[in-house]
Amino acid sequence: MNISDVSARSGLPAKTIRYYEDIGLVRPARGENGYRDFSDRDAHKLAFLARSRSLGFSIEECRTLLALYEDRERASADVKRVAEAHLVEIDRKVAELQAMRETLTTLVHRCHGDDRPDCPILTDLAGT
Amino acid sequence: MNISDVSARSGLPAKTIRYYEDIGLVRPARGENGYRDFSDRDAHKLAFLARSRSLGFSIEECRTLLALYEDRERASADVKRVAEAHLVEIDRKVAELQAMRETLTTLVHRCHGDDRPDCPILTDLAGT
DNA sequence: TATAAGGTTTCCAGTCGCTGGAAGGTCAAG
DNA sequence: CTTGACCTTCCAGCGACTGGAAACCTTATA
Repeated sequence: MNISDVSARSGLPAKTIRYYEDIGLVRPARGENGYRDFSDRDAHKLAFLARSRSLGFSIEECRTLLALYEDRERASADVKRVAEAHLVEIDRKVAELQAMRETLTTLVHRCHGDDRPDCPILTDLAGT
Repeated sequence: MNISDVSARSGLPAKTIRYYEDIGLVRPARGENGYRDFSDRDAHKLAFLARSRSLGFSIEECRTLLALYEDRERASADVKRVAEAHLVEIDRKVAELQAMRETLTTLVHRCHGDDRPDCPILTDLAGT
């Protein structure tokens, strides 16, 4: 398979796939013409990566997950640990965003939003 | 004021303040020794920036907000527009994270997390 | 007055995860 | 034989810092 084929299958841009090769996540074979020649297994890996990334795992976490995926002797506990750590991180981010959201919502409600210069949002940002 | 003073006042690292000068958000005066010499107004601006950044506004949004803050003829509607756009973005991010969270939570619950290789998380990532 | 400690300066490089673009090689169709 | 679509590599840039090196300046103490 050429790169555009695996790109279509995985949903990842060709550029991203080349980047993933650069950082050692996939190692496709090469044809005589120098083109990358992806196996079904490579395509599978890329789909795995696309899905993992879409769940917010970092590249390094994806590398770990991929290694676990390829290791038939893995303990499911190892996978679970990675996922749970990621969940904690997601919760942290959500909480952070919710806090911003709350503050901003209040400020926006207080602002007239007309052509007068008076603005509680700016007043808040200026900090008294 | 030296940079460590405004750093302490604003809560921003000195490095960040230098960076903000680089990109033109503040323009502190310089003493004879070449040291930056921050006025109260500079310190105020930096506090404004710190607060804006902590609410998740991008640097460019901060630049806009700062310009509005300094413009006595501003219309509060302009400020409100920026804040509302940012709120929309926050909501988008929260929704994205919540979706990840939901999927991951389900997967984590389904995983035994013992020393056996069998793992629904990996099965999901592999996509059937 | 010498010196040491600590603050400040600039500049360059790295982070993360791509993404865009240039310059060139290859392939399939007409 | 040409066109156009694909592929290759390499280099640069995004956002918002952060770390570190080398050199200069200031302040406190011996």
